[in-house]
Amino acid sequence: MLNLLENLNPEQLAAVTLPDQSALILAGAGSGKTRVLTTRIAWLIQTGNVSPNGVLAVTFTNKAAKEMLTRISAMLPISTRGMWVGTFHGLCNRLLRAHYRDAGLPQLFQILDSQDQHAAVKRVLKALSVDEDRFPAREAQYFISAAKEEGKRARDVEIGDEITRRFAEIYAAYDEQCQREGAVDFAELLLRTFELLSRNEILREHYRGRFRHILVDEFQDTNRLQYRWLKLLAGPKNIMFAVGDDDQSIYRFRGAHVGNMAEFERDFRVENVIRLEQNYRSHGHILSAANALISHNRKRLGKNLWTSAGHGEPLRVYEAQSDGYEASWLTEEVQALKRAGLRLADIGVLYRSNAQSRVIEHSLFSAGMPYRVYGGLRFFERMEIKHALAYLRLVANPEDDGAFLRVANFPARGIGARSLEALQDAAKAGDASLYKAASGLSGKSGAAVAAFVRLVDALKAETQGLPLPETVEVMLEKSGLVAHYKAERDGADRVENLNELVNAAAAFMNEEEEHDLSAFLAHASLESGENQAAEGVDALQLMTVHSAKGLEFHAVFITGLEEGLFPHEQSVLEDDGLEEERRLMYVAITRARTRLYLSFAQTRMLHGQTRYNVASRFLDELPEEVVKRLTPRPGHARFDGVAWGPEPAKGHKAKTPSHGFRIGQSVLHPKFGQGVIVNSEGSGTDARLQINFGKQGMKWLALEYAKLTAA
DNA sequence: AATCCGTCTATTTTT
DNA sequence: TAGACGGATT
Repeated sequence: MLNLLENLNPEQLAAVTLPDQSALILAGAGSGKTRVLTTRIAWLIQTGNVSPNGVLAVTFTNKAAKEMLTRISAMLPISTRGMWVGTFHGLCNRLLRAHYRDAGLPQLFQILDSQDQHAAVKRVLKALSVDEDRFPAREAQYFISAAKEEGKRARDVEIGDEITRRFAEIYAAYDEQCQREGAVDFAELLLRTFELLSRNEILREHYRGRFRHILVDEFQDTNRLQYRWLKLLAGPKNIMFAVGDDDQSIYRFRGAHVGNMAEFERDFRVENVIRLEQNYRSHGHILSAANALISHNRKRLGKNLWTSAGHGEPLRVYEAQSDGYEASWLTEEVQALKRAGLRLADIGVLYRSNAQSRVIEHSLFSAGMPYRVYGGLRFFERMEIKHALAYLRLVANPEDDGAFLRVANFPARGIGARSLEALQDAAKAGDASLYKAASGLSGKSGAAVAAFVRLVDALKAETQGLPLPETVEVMLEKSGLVAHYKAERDGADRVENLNELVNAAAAFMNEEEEHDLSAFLAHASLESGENQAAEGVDALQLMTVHSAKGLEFHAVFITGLEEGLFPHEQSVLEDDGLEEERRLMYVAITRARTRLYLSFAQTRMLHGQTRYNVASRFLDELPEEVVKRLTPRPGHARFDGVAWGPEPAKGHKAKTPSHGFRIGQSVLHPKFGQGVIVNSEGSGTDARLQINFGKQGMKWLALEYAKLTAA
């Protein structure tokens, strides 16, 4: 037992061995949070405090859940089988499968991912003849999810105005449709479980009796419903162990409610707030920068990271003429790091928004530098995979209307929009599923529909009793999907993905206990398949700051540090938006172990227009003594690096000068400080310049009177 | 049924 | 700039 606790620092040890009462662990970046969480579980079990059956551990991502299980298994000699470790959604799925009847669901309810939900909402809008210009599916979808995440059903929505009333109607109709089709969206998994447990005392008491210890990871990311869910499950007696970092709360836009941390302290009478502040990841200067930056935020629980490692290198700040120059500087720097022996996979290139990756990719590509961009479509979200899954859904349940509509005419088999509309009308009139309605259809368009019904029946019959991977194979052939993509010009990748689906099914059988088709379909909805086919090549890692959370790199580039981009201009309008941007910057900085580059560009192409930006205020918030400028700065003659980097890969050039000053140039104004010339008008003594002073705003100044100096 | 073309829009994202 | 989407065209 002792060796479990070996090498823990005093705070970690205190957290791991806390007595039986609820606790909040404020775990700073790189402070060994996952280690504390997993060791705590192992310790609880090893000391006989609780059996594996009595442990429930909740995470946000499948990756984190998997990681946790692996680490616990490594620490304990016994099986972790009885333990429930999973995402909120995964655990809800498990509960609802076990108690589908009590939850009012069919046994084979299916899970809608965001795409499926979008399609389902569109069908509702059509059925209600809603004007989709006034009530776009996207907004309706957002409205529904937001309401559910507040724990509200359609009837609970407060009707403020006509628009809300309409959205509430759409919400009600959507829920009805889902219920009819046995479909459950992500938020519904949570809400349905919450309602199940609040109504059903026997079940509630059963699970409260079972899960003596409930542990939650990334607690700062919980939304209101998730918190109420936890509170309901924990009851008054169980012991909650919540781990989180308010400074890393960056998901407010999708409902995360940091206030849950303070509420948790009150609701669970937390006597022990333990702060993990010793950082095992980054060198001193990097942490100083992070601490200094985040201290500008007012709403904090308070925390200061420290390390026993040395100061390390200063942060390197690079100012580029344009986004193109920034990218080529970055490329050269990466080449140098690689020559110095660093693995590319240990270098992270971060940016605020996805659009920024393009220029960087272009430069890396020209240099033949391997890179991997995170984000974008994941395996189970690809169109061809969605089609294949729709066929599988029909095999599992032919009355799945969403799946029916998706593939009835894909590959094309002569069922046009007219036939489908007629079919939908017939289904509506008979209060039946499309499949049922199709079985009773006649006429010439009925022939094609009947053929499709026969195909579904045949698939079902032929795959009966087959193992999962074979079922997938048969479906791929019989449905005509593979043949269709083989015939397509650029279909090779898609065919490959379809074949990969067979592997995914085989892998699923190896990893999971349940092997039936509907379990696989649930898996496909809940696990987007990010880790599917991760290539073995050593490649530079490109991603948004958001997706970098939880990761670490030897060297990190934070690019595009410009006012308007990072902090993003939209965020300044939201209340608390700037603080969230700062937390985002804090997350970015704390990803770096030993080397951190910060870069910005005077000129950037955005939405097809050239923008002239001022350096991000976040750069000003870093202590000067930990920063080294790679480019000259006003008032500093000396500089310790290359002034202007290599030419960009393609002709990205700043505009030519008009008079003494050129557009894109940095200038200094006695009152407004530093700014960037954005536009000019007139000439000679009449000339006026438009200058972006960042925080001071945008100004038009007459060249004759304004005392401008080149910066 | 597939393709073309104009229009629109443009943080951040896991489940 | 570039992608997504809807409507019209072939």
